[in-house]
Order: sequence, then structure tokens, then C-alpha cells
Amino acid sequence: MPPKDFISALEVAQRAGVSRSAVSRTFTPGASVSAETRKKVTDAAEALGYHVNELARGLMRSHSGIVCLIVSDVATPYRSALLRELTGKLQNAGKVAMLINTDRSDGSVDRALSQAIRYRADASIILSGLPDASIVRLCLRNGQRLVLINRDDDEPGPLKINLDDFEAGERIVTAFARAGCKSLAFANSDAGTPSLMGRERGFVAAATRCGLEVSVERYGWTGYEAGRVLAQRFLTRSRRPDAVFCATDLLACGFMDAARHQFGISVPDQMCIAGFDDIEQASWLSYGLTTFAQPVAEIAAKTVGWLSVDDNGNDNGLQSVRLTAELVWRTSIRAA
Amino acid sequence: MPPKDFISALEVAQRAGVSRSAVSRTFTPGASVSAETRKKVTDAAEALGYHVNELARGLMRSHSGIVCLIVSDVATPYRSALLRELTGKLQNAGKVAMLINTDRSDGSVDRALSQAIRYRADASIILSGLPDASIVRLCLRNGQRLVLINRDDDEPGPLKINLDDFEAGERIVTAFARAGCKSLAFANSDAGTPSLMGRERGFVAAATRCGLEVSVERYGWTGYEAGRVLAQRFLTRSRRPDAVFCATDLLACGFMDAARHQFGISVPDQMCIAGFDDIEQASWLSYGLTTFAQPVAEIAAKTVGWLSVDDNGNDNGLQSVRLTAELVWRTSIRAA
DNA sequence: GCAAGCTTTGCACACGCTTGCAAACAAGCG
DNA sequence: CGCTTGTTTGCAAGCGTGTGCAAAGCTTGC
Repeated sequence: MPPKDFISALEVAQRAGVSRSAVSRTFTPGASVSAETRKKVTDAAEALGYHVNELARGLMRSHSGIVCLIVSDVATPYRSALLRELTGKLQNAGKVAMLINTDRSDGSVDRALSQAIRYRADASIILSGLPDASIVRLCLRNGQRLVLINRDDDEPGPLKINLDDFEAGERIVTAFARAGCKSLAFANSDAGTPSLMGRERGFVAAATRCGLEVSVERYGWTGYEAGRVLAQRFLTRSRRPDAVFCATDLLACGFMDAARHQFGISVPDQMCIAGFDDIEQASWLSYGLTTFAQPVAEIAAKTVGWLSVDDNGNDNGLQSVRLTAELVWRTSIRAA
Repeated sequence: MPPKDFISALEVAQRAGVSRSAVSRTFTPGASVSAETRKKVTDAAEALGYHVNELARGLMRSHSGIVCLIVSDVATPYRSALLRELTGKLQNAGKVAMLINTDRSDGSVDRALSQAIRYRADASIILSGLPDASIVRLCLRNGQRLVLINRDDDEPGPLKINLDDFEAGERIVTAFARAGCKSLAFANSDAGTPSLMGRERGFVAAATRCGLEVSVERYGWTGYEAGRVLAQRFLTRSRRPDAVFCATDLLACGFMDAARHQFGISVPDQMCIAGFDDIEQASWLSYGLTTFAQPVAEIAAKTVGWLSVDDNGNDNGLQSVRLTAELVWRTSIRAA
């Protein structure tokens, strides 16, 4: 197989009998080409299998069409759902998604952003971790847009999208109270991210305000296994809680499974459970988890919309978006 | 904020007091630079916040470092797990992943490949759908490598990675037989992909060979909901199967949930269930699903390994890899 | 028929980088 | 010291594209 390089605009031009600028303009929306030459060009391009070289194009224009998605734990239900929405909407907006995995190590996000710069990405969307302020400034200085999702940074410049975590924590307390629960518990990961802590603080605040007993445990990462461990901790106590709010649906699934299958507890009769995210599994028959829904579609829409506003124009003052997580009722909290 | 363009190698060169070539060579592994000038260059680069422009670099070199992942239904547990492995290993190999979502519409994969060409990707990995032969040839002709995962095409050129689906179907029959099951069922999606059909054919073949009763239903897409519908179909029959092999873990979860919660069937006492993929949920306490494990790590390793063999050298004859899916035993099939 | 206005087209430069080539330089050897 | 060999370094020619500028072509109105 001869690794003959790609067809260039020059070859198309020669075959079509026009100048190279003509073929360039043919593939540039809004450029001035007569219908006749356009036809000649597209025909030749078709015949030769010509495809514009976006790398070269990105070299000339200041934008590449690339948007970096910086994320850890891609395989997690909530993360992958958000990924689906983002990539889909980005494609519809004519952008292309570059996926960068981070781990939880230090500097991981910084390395990702550095890659975004090397590929001259138009924007970076950060779903996990928090980058160093200096590299954030570097990105912004070069016209790269930044979106922080659920990251709660207050540096000006990036668009910040956050949920009403604190209020959700409060709201679920009243739901538990209405179900007649007296002894509340919050099962958290010890990752300590602002979203998780916001939910916790709202929950504890509302519980004490209502005069309800409340206790908190934190363990591991926000996954199923951690939920089981947390159940172990809460359910081997002398006095068990009768309502537990898990910081994450995955935690909730693990917690519920342990409660039912290892401790023989009946949910929601003996214990009410709620989660956060509304991952697909929350709706499965085995769980029927009452939970707060992350508005992933809306998050993605807001993000991509902000990226698509006119470049040359005003920086439209939007700096921060706050969305509310709706509580979707299923069967893990008993009726009042 | 002044959209002052990115720092170029020229500016670094001027500040360092060397030629532009020197800074280029400093960032090109294996190029000839003295330790002294390298130091001057890296210092200047650091001070100025210089980052190599990979777009321009990809214009010169014949490879861009970009690898396209073409996939539909990213948010699915198996798909996202594979995605995690692939992106991780690609990054370790110094490549960068470009994610392209496809839907199930016609030409969707072709459009994705066309984008891969426009960005001069070094390779494309296709996890969903099957591209048109003509565009495959176009990719290959231009030195773009292609990997088809579980797609079962026989065009020469791409690397094809497949599982022993047929054999898995056979193996699970003997497991069912050993558990004393008499009436077998296969719950499939009607997507009709080669992997799914392979599992079905292997299952049916082995069952009839063993003289066991066997019936097949196909419905919808390979998700949880389809599993519930399939359960409905099988379990409202006059004669219920006592063992069902689901083409996919998601189908199995839906099936099992419906069987237990809607039909009050006890698994595995009254009915044995097996799945395929070994998604995370299969190991959750509520399911304990006995299933075949997709060797995602191995698939990713084989893929990235193949992409990393020396370009200039031989095309190393490898064209097709066949991996085996190990059966992982849990509790959804009763012991013999 | 001519001037004015608009559209189309080609030229040529720029984008930021890599790399072959040859000059410059350093070192080893008789 | 001269010759040879090996290492650095700068020059300049690209890579494939977009786009300003001016020339050319076409249309319109008088």
C-alpha cells in the first residue's frame, strides 16, 4: 500500500482547471464563488476524494474547532451520561470533542490543559478536578474558553455551572421528615469536592434546624463499594438511622444493597434512602431510588451555547450558571 | 482581555538568542541539540509560556497524534468501560483521543470517518456500526489505520478484534445443563449485529445438540428496558423456560428484575440467568449475575499496541485477533 | 458606448512548524 | 599541523490552508 499523502487543494484545483483559492473558497462558507466554478470544484473534489485539512485550516484561522473534555472516571454512569450529552451537542454545533482522561493525581488536570493548548483547542470543559490558577490564566490569555462543571471555583474568566447542592440537602430533609423519619444520616465520600460538601452542609443544617438527630460518615470514593462500606458503618451501630441521604446514586445503590441483602432491612419500610444524580440504575426495579436529577441535558446545552456565541463580539457577561436539581420520586422513601 | 495569539517558536528563539530551528529541535525527541542551547531554550519557553503547536507540527510530519474513537451509546456501561481503557492507554502511548458520537442512522459512521480524515487522524477505532467499504479504502490509502472492535468485517486492511461469541453461547449451555435446566431460552436484541447473532447461534446449536428445548426472542435495542419486555414475552407463555441466556448484561438485568419483581420468580432457584459483558452492575448484590467478561483491558491493549508499531517498518501481518470471554461465576445460576 | 458598481478570480503572503543540507565547529589521530 | 570524523547550528524550503488586494469580468443605467 503506497502511503501516498492526502489529496491537497492544489490537486483539486488543477483537475478542476481553477486556482487553488477557488477550491479553498468553495469549502469556506460565506466566501465568494460562482455557482459554475463551485460545481467544477466539488466534482473534482469528489472524484479525487479530497477532504479539507483541518489542521492546516486551524493554523490559519485562530480557531481549530476542537473542544477538550477533561474528565476522570469516564466509565461512571453520571459522567458518561454527561459525556454523551456534551459530545452530541458539540457535534451539532460543528465542534469536535477531544477526550482527556485525568486521574486523581496532582497536576493531572494541568497536564490535560497543557495538551489542550498544544492542540490549540477553542475551549476546554472541565468535569473533574480543578486546574492550577496559573494555567487557567494562560488558557484565557490565549483566547481559550473554559467551562467548569460542578467545580465551584471563583476565579473570573471561566464559565461556571453549578447546582443548588445545599438546597437539595435541605429539601430532602423535609421529605424525610414528612415520611416520619427521626434519625437522619448522611453517607458521603471523603473526596471533599464542593458539590459533595454542599449537599452535606445543607442536609445537616436543615436537620438540626428541624430538631432531628443527624450523623455523617465519609469514606472512599463516590462508588458502589464505598456505599456498602458506609452501610456497614451505619448499620452496625447500636442505634440505626431510619433515613439516609447518600451524596451520590452509586453510593445509594451500594448502601441499599448492603442494607437489604446483608442486614435484612426493608426499604423503605424500615429505612428511607435517597440519592443524587439520577443515574439510569436509579430507575431500575431493584432500586427505585428517589433521587435528585442532574440536569445533564441542560448543563450540556448551557455549555455548548456559551461556547457558540460570537467570538469577535462582546464577551457576554455570563460567568456563572446555577441550575436546580429536581427531586424525582420513586419508591425508596415511603409516602407520608 | 487581549486575544494576543499564542507564543510562537520564533519568539522563544529570539528571547533565547538562538535560531528557530534550535527551539524546534529542543522539543523534538531525538534531535541534535547541545545541552547548553537546550537549557537556554527551555528557560525561555518556560518564561514565555510556550507550547508547541501540534496543528502545525502535524502539518509537517505525516502523523498528527490524533486517534478517533467512533462509538454510539457512550453512556452504556460496557461502552464507557471500553472507552476508559482505550483513552487511558492511548494517552500513555502519547496519542490523543478524539471522540465521535454516532447514532444508528445510515452513513453516521461514514461521516465520522470523514471527520477523522479531515483532522488527519493517525487511526480510527470503530466500536459501533460498520463503515462503507469505499471510505474504508480511502482511509487506508492515506495511511490511516483502522481498528474494528467486535464488528466482524472481512475487508483486509483494518485490524479486527473479535470475541469467541459462538463458543460462549455453547459453553453456557453446558453450564445450564449441569444445573439441571431443561427448557432454554435466548433473549436477544433485534439489532442483529454479528456478535449478538454469534452468541445466539452458538447457544441454539449447542442446545439442540444436547437435545434440550430452546427458544429465541428478539426485541429492541440491547438495553435494560428491552430486557423487561423480553421477560414479559417469555414469562407469559404457558410453558416458561427455566434458563435464559441474555445477549447482554443490560438485557439480563432488565430480565431478572422483571422476573423477580413482576412475576415473583426466584433466581436462581426457579430460573437460571446468564449475561454477557460483565458490566459493573453484574457484580452488584441485587444481581450477582453470572456472565461472560469482555476483556476490555486486553482489547484496548491489543488495539493500542497495534497502533504503536513502527510506522516506517513492515505492516506486521496481524489482521485479526480473537479473544475469549471468560465466564465469571456468580449466583444467578444454581450449583450443580 | 462609457462610467460606475458589484461579483468573481488569481496572486502572493502568512500561519507555526520540521528537516535536509551545508557551513561551522570541536575533537581525535598520525 | 593537517586530515578526518562527528556533532551543532542556521538557512531556507516546504506542509495545506485562508484571505487581503487588485485586476478582471459582468451588469446596469444613462
